[in-house]
Amino acid sequence: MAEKLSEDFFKRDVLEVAPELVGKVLARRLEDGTVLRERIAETEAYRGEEDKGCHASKGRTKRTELLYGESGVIYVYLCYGVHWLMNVITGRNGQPQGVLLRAGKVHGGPGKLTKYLGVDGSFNGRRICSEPDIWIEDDGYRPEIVTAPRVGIDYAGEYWRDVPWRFIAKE
DNA sequence: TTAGTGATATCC
DNA sequence: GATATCACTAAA
Repeated sequence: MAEKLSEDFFKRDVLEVAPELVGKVLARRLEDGTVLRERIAETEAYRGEEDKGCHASKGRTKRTELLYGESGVIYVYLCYGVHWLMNVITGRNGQPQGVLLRAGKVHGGPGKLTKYLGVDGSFNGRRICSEPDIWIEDDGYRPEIVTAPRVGIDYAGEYWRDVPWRFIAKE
């Protein structure tokens, strides 16, 4: 029943992809063969150079290069030296867009999610639709979505801080 | 509320 | 080479 998401899913605008990703299942196969599954409960959209909350707004750098690259690429970012945050690149090539996977249903919180799944910097730049040990499934579940302003980007200024590009599955 | 953490970027 | 920054969490 569960279908692996294809690259086409990520080739649309981030504002279409981000809400649809909520309710999907993030799957991860560990080295010993164990498969972990975590329902995505919360995502955030980061879109374009004009979005002051987006890393790419500061210009194209080695770190943000991936945001401009191909859809379906995993962008893993180490925050505060402690937490790995996981994004998936969306949209047309050349357009810096990405969806931040903020939380799973069980393990709420960006840092916790990646810690549970064992995701770290070695996943940066890999493709989520053609990897044997990490992928996203659609099992038909469609939660009700609520939107909210993004968090953790107070530096982005009033307008971008308040844009409701955070998507949460309603309980 | 505050401390801790380390890769990246931006200055010398 | 040296700082400053940061899409967070845990502890208090």
